[in-house]
This record gives sequence, structure tokens and C-alpha cells, in this order.
Amino acid sequence: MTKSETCPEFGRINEVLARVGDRWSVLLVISLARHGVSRFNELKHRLGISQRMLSVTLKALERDGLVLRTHYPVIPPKVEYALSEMGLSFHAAVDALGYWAVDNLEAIDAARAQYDSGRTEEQAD
Amino acid sequence: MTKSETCPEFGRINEVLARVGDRWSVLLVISLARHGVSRFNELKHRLGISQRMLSVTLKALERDGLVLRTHYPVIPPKVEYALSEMGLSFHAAVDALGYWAVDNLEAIDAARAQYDSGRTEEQAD
DNA sequence: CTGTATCCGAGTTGATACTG
DNA sequence: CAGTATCAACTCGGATACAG
Repeated sequence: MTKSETCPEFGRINEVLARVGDRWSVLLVISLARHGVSRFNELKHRLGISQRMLSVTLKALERDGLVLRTHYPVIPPKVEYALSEMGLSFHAAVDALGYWAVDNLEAIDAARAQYDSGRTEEQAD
Repeated sequence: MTKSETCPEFGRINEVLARVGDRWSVLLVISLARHGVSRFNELKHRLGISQRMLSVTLKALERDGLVLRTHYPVIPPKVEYALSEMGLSFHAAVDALGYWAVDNLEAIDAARAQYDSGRTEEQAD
């Protein structure tokens, strides 16, 4: 684990965020919050995620207690995924970040444009 | 960019979050918020980050307008980094996530322990 | 349908060395 | 002190094939 002991100051927080803050986890949580209980292939399609990553991410999220898995012993198999209470609270925090992103999209683009134009002048050789 | 078009449902937001939501960016913003204006090596030590990643992340953050860079033309060189207004607002959102992580550390550990113990029983062959 | 196992290319990160 | 360049190691994600 290269990331477990980044620095004493952040320690576990960083670890948790690293685990639960990756791209697919976040997307999965948002998607589950929006669409409610969903099935495997449903999520797969909705997110455009590979089976492998969906399986891996879902399992990690389940292990961390953010996602609830319900397996119906029928044929063909049927499994439903839903957010737990903790998953819901996590979504709230993530959503805040999402809103921030929306609110600051323009500002970021502007900052980038300005930064890039500044650099362009310099490399005008 | 492999991540730009994850899925039509999330688009740009996902892109921004991917850019600004990575491990080092988050840590850097938190650290700058806590300790205020900081210098390069100061951050390097504080976070236990490599020169390369610090340089890369700082530059990206500066380009996105989250971090302000002040370069003093003295010898030896002195450069100070600080959060911009946008960086501050980003920190607010990120902090919420940090608090969530702190608040749910125990619950996550518990969930993991339970999940793992459940699996241990099963593989008792 | 819901997964798991394997292979493999691509992107990321860190160590090291060097510059201003 | 504050970076940048380069290279090797590692991780991640996707495709594929197979299993329950």
C-alpha cells in the first residue's frame, strides 16, 4: 500500500477518501441515488462501465457498508443494489462537490483560458 | 483523456471532479486551508509527496484557478502558494467530505469487519 | 443474468539526476 | 530553494472467456 501512510496529519481520512472517492465509486453512488434500487446490468449500461470494474467497485462499496446487496435465488439470477444509510450520507457530501463543480465550471474554464494564453505568449519563439 | 466521456449522464461535472478531485489535489487544498500560505518544500514535507507530483498538481491547481502562486525573484528562490477564492470554496465542499470520512470511519471499519468475517466463514472449507 | 479469472495495454507515480 | 526531465515500477481499467 503506497497510500496508507501518506502523512500522519491526514492518515485515515486520506485512506477512506482514496478508497471511496475513486471515479467509479462516486459515479455509482450518484447513479444509485438518482435512480434508486438497480440491478447489475442496469448499472453497467447506465454508467458505461465494464463488468469487471462494476463488480469490483460494487463489492468494495458493499464491504464498506455504503451499498446494500440483495440477492434473489431465482433463475435467471437477480441481484439488486441500493444505497445504505451511510451510502446516502456519503452521497450528500459528494453531491455538494457536484454542485460546486457545476457552479464553478465557467470560472475554471476562464482560469484555464487565461493561464494558457499567458503561457502561449511566452513560448512565442 | 479517457475520462472525459464516461457517460452522457454526468459529462463535464465528472470531468471537473476527476481533475480536481484526485488524491493530491484534495490533500493540497486541505493542507493549504489549514496552514495558510505555504512554500514548496514545506508542502512537500507536510504531505509526504514527491517533488514531481507536487509540481504537477500545484501547476494544475494553479491553472484551474484554485491556487495562487507568488514568485519572489530572490536568491535562493522563494515561492508561496495560497488558496484563491475559488480554492477556498472548493475547500468548503471538500471539507464536508473530510468530515464525512471522519464521522464514518468507525462505521466503515465495522462494516468491513462484518463483511470479512462473513466471508471467512464461507471459505472455511 | 450475475459474476469471477486472466491477460495486457495505458496512464500514473516515485526515485533519481540535473538546472536555474 | 524550486522546479523539470527521464525512466522504471506499479496500478488501473477494459476485453475476453468462462462459471453458477
